[in-house]
Amino acid sequence: MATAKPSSSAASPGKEPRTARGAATMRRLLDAAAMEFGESGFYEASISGITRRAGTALGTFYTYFDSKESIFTALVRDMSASVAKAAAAGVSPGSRGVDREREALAAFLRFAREHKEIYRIIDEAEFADPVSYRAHYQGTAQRIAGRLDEGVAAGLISHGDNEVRAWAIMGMNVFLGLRFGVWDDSRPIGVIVPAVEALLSAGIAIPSKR
Amino acid sequence: MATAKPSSSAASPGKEPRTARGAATMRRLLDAAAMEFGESGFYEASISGITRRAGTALGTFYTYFDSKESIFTALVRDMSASVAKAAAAGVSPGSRGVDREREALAAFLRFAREHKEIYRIIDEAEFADPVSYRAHYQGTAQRIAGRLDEGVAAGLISHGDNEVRAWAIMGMNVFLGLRFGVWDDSRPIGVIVPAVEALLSAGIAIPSKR
Amino acid sequence: MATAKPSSSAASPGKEPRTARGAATMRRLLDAAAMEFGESGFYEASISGITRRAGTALGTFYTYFDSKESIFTALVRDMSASVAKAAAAGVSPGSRGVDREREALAAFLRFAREHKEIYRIIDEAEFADPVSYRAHYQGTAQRIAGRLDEGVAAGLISHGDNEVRAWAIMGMNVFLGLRFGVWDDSRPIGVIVPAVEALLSAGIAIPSKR
Amino acid sequence: MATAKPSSSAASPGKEPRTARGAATMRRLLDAAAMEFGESGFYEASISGITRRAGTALGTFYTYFDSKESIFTALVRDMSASVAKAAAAGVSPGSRGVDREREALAAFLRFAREHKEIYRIIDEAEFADPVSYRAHYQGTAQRIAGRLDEGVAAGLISHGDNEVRAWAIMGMNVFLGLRFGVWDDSRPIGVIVPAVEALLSAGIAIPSKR
DNA sequence: AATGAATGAGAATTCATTCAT
DNA sequence: GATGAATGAATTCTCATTCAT
Repeated sequence: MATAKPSSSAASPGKEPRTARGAATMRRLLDAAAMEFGESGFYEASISGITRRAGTALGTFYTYFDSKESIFTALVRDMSASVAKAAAAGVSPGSRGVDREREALAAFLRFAREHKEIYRIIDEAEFADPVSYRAHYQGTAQRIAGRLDEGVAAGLISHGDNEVRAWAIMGMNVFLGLRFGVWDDSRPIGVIVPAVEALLSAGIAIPSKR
Repeated sequence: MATAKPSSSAASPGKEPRTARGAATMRRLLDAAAMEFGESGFYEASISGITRRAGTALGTFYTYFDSKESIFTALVRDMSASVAKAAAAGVSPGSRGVDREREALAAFLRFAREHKEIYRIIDEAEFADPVSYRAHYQGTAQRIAGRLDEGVAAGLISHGDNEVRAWAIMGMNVFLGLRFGVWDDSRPIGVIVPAVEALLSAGIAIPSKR
Repeated sequence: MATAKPSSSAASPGKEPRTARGAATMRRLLDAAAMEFGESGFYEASISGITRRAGTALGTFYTYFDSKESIFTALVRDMSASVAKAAAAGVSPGSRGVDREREALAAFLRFAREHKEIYRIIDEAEFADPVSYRAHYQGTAQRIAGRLDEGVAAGLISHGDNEVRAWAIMGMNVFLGLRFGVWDDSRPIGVIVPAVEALLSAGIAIPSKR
Repeated sequence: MATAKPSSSAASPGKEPRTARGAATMRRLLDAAAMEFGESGFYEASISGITRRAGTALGTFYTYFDSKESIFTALVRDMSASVAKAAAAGVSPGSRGVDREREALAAFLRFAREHKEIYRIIDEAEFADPVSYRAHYQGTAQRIAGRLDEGVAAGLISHGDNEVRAWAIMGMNVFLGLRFGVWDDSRPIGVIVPAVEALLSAGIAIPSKR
């Protein structure tokens, strides 16, 4: 499981680092927080656990962050962006329609396997930072809906309620990521993705004969 | 939001009530715990909050339960069963294939709107009681996969990886329940369900002309 | 380790059993208390532990005893008497002087090995029931001093401060009982006792030559 | 009753003070604990009682110690060393044989009168920290046995089982310390010690005529 | 007499946050 | 900037004792 790489402009307002030394300390704190939250969860995590991992004194934490909540929020925002970026990067530029959704799912599964701790952190935000959690999933759903809209415009995707479809597709992706990414990553992605592609493409019903 | 109705054999081992009075007290504690966990979440919830709602002394909690964890587990198990029961009850006996999945989604959405606190409690189990959480979703996925198997046998559903499909369908249902049940229940279920039915039935791709 | 057999008239004042059934219940409570205090010590012991061992309901305890302290005091008194009785019984009637002390030590060592829990209970009374503890050791010291007085009168024991001697002898006995009775009972009593007899008889100094 | 002076390296592992201010606070806690345990006993003592005496906040206790048990253990270890040191200091360098035991007893009686709370704390360790209790008395017995061995080698003390003798002498000393030191310190030490010296020297039996 | 449910005061322990150095 | 000691509110859990049945 690779380490997360949060952006460096995540300090609480008025606490931005002013020196290179300060920026390095803040970065160590963010990396340490990603590990601590990923391993222990938000509530079990402790500031002292973060500073111990970061190798700083306890009080140093408050040089850059206001509270446990604020560093958590900073992380969630950052990771939400990472997930979006990974999904975008995993899709070929010219890809459209169901093909594009297939590639996005594959990219997401690879990302979930690579960054299980990110998965956990974002998911726990449902309780620890609901605002960021909603922002993450609403943003993701909007991006999916936007892709579907493009697919419709291109004549590749049928007309329908693309918001509902986007939430449905996102739910599929997330649960498949949990089951076949975080819990058990032994099944080849190449087995999972085609099953979903077929479902999205043509559904699962056998058309009644006429 | 209706109150949950936990089964009455949920005490910690060796702490089962031996009189009717005791059973009634334990029931009050379980109902109070459902409210407390639903409103505050597992970590913010407190034993004293539970007993305050239940109208008992603090110590009375420990007459029936060992810890906050143990009553939470008891609740999750119970609610997991409630969800399964509601889903089963919402499906007409002779229903098969995609029809059955449509009915199950509708039943689930109604249940999520009716019991938002259950939704929240089960979801938080991902962190507070992972064993029960896995048991819940694995059980649910197995039931869905079983229905798909029957649909395949009946010639209503195409061949395919029913385990992957089951997780995909479950993810769709859960996220739609979150978005259109718990977060915002103003959109008619009759608008959401057909969109998903169509997706399951025939997919969203426009078959390329030939 | 044999079970202690407390006398049956140990109820708290006004709570003496009035029926044979009641007397039996109280006896079960006393036996259970001896086990519980012996195993767990006064402070770790709990009333519910006692009633669990006795097979009675919690509330039944208070039918016969006022408090944890009162049953402990009852036990200590009773056991103090047991120790005295065992010491007396272990000494042959005609025995006098140092012989008698040797026999008393041997009897005490055998008793300590046989009733380790009594040893522990009496010792813990130093903190849990100081009045009974003092009464026990002052009574024991007086009996020893009385024996020494008789020995002096009989011309078997030299003149000296018999109170100080009694406390010295009692201390020897108690610590030997702890070390070679309770902690480790593998060394034959026949090895320990003669060493002490020789000490009491003639001391340990080699008389300086003349 | 003089205050105990515990050594300053007694913090729980990983909690050693890193500044002089921290060391001073820890010292205040240890002194306060000696008073609290001495007056109230281990079980009646409370962390809050200790911090109240020390003039610190409750949480400060946990900056240096893990639990009530751990500070108690630290104290017992420290006091055990104090007793040994006092005994050693009370014996003149060239003293040998029974003379040396006489001086050791006198030193111990003075120490017990001076530090009644130490007496109590070590004694209660029999129940609250049995490991330290055994270590204390086994160490003490070994030192006494070592002195006896030297006396034998010097031709001042007769051959015999010096381990048994050491436990006998230690028991004498401890009980005399309890009776004539802690419980009642009004009797001059100069009255007690000679009686014991005579006993050790020549025993108490009148040699039968022949 | 016996039962066991209910009580609530009390204790230990945690940890986010503040602050003096 | 960095440090780490100090704080104290909050929480969980225990258990002797009371009381209604």
